[in-house]
Amino acid sequence: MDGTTIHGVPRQHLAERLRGCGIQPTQQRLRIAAILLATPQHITAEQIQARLAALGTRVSKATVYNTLKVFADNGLIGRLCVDGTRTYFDSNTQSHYHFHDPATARLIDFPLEAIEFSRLPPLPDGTEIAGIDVVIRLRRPRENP
Amino acid sequence: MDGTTIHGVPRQHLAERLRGCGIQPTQQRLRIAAILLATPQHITAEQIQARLAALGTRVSKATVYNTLKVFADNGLIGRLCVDGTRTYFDSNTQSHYHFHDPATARLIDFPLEAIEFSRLPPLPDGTEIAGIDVVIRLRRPRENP
DNA sequence: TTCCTTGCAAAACTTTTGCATTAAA
DNA sequence: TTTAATGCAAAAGTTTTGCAAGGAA
Repeated sequence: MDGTTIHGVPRQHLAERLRGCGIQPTQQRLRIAAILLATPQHITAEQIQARLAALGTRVSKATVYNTLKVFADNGLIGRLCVDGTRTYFDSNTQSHYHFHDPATARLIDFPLEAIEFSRLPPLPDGTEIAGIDVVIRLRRPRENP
Repeated sequence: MDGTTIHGVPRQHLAERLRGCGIQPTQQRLRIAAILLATPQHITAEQIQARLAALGTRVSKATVYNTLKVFADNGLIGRLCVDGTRTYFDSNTQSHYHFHDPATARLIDFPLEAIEFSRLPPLPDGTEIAGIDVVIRLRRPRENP
């Protein structure tokens, strides 16, 4: 950490992104953001803390959780829930959909344009669409038994 | 409870449905199934236990959780996860999709036919579609400010 | 009898909170 | 200097588990 980059990402760039979402940049937040935003990924709070530790940084559990909550509430990252036990945070900020492979417990992004709806249901009165989540659940067929 | 109906539902009918899913019918399981299958609904383990209690039946927390797990794992009911804190069980066994209204924290079913896909993404190698989950997230626009 | 289910309490796990300390504006 | 974020431990909440006892086949 040389003061100008964090985990290889320019500090200024990260700080601007946080400020752009109304999030005050701090050391811990920048470090967590650097991990998240390095690449599109789905990651849990615990995994974030483990990566911080692997990089030689200790951030308290409470701060990791609270920071991810702040990030998600302010739209810097997305929140996903697949198996009900853990929350996954999604650093891909562009709208997209997911494959879910239960065999590997992995989520795979695919782009918005890969799906086209030719019909949508009438909405309940007084509501509009905030977004559509699509998860295509995959299965691995046994090879011709 | 007169031995032929449970919460107004014929015991034979319930027992057959459980057996049809490979689930051994027991008193507690039949009582839980009677609540679930009385009407299409989204319900948590805790709510199930509360309804059992309201009907004068005590079933242990562990049994409620384990029974719902058995039901879901064997396809008698569905499992839903919306907010990451609790698991909802879906007694509507027919394929369908959901509206989610964050304002009321409520899930609303809508039928399969209400959505039509005119394009779907290519699948990862060696996989096929097990199912597609769609959640239309709703929003309540402020009335012309 | 033999196997499976139930109940209880306790454990395991994820997430949140209270509060004193520290960093940021 | 004033406000906001951090860390720790402990609390809160949901779900699972170990084990003795009870019910089903």
